[in-house]
Amino acid sequence: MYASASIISRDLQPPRALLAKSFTRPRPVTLHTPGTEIYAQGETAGTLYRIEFGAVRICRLLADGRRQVVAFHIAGETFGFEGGKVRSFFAECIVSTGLTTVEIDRDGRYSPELMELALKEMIRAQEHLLVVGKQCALEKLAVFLVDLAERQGGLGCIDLPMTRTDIGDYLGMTIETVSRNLSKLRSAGVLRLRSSRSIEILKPQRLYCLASKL
Amino acid sequence: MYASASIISRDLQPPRALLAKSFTRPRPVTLHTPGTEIYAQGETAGTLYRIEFGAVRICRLLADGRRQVVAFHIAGETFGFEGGKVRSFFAECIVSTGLTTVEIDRDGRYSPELMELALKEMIRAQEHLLVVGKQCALEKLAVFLVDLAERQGGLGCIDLPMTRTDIGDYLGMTIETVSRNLSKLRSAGVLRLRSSRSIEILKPQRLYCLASKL
DNA sequence: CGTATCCTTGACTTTCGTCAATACTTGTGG
DNA sequence: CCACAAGTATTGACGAAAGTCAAGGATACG
Repeated sequence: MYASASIISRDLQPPRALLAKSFTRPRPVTLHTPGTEIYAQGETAGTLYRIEFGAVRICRLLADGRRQVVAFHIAGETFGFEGGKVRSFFAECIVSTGLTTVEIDRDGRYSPELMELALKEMIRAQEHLLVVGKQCALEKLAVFLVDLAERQGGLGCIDLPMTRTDIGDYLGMTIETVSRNLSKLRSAGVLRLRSSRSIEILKPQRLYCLASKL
Repeated sequence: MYASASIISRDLQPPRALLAKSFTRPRPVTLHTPGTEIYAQGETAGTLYRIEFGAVRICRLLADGRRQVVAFHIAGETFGFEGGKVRSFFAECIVSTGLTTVEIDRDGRYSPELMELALKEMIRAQEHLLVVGKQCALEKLAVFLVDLAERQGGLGCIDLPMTRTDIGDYLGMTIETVSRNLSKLRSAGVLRLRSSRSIEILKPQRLYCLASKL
């Protein structure tokens, strides 16, 4: 099990370069251990966060006890936009994560750059809708992997900071279905699982074809 | 069948009060016949629209030919927000619809009110995600009906401007599943179908319970 | 080295999609 | 006014896909 959320892990080792970079910024990097809550549902909204390193999930608990993950965010991305005065969703760290807060104008107007980010977030939510709306689990998974690969720099190797449960709650399927379809892609020679959290893409074309993003 | 989209129907009869109200506004109401395109995918974004009467669907065509409806908008609502310079989605009228355009600041900054509307739209997209992510078709349908009822003023009678196909593409299911589950609700005595486009809610509690919004 | 968590795989069941037939609605033209 | 046609909606039978339940393996941590 991970270290308890209430204890700041002593052996936390964020990349040196990122820490050094953060010292030149006006705002300090706050460290969060895996599983830590960044903000809660119902809390007062307003603060925006930028991820220096690590990964975050944005979720919501449904009445029936199920959990919907509405977004994953990785290093370099900004999150925390909300439509009302209070948070509709809660944010948690998936792995050891470093965060900085982002300045918002006090006069109630977002800067054009922040406005752009907020609207990009809306588009991302709507794109996500297209994926979850798809009927085939294999396609959903392919889109998820391609998206993650592109956000990580289009490498042939994808790092999955999240668990199968997270992926399932994100794509609207069970962890068994996630696992089964990863195995299907593996036995088709499309990808190789270096470990359960590290995927090497062997046939990008096949994966892109399955994802068929539009 | 409805009148062809290229012909402005002469017998269009928008509510008198709304037309009268529109005369006091600086911007004129434009009339659109059912099925008319308001803007297209790939078009330059920027213009926002307010619905004076009627209903609109926001959609996107997927690579496999399927269509995802990402939102319905009814009278009083504003739509047209986009994250980039071009439209990612297209908008069409569902029924005879009257639209006015909404002013945006020229200096590149949205007013606080518009910012609020844009973020509300983002939340709406994420709420929609929660619904589409649900596994059970009956629950999805219940949430859809409750949402529509609330937006129409919480009446015991819901007006459905859209077809079963629209509903299916919105909830990520086939028209047969939509129809079957409406029948299921009918035979359970939860609702009554006055016509295929007009639903009377007989047991709101049961419907709310199924929807179990959170 | 033992325990807890995470992941994978198999057997079975349920739900939903597909195909197809039929009924209802609405508009058009004789 | 009635008949026909096109679009829309409902219902049934069947099969495929995903969920559920359960067991066992892999991995990380103390």
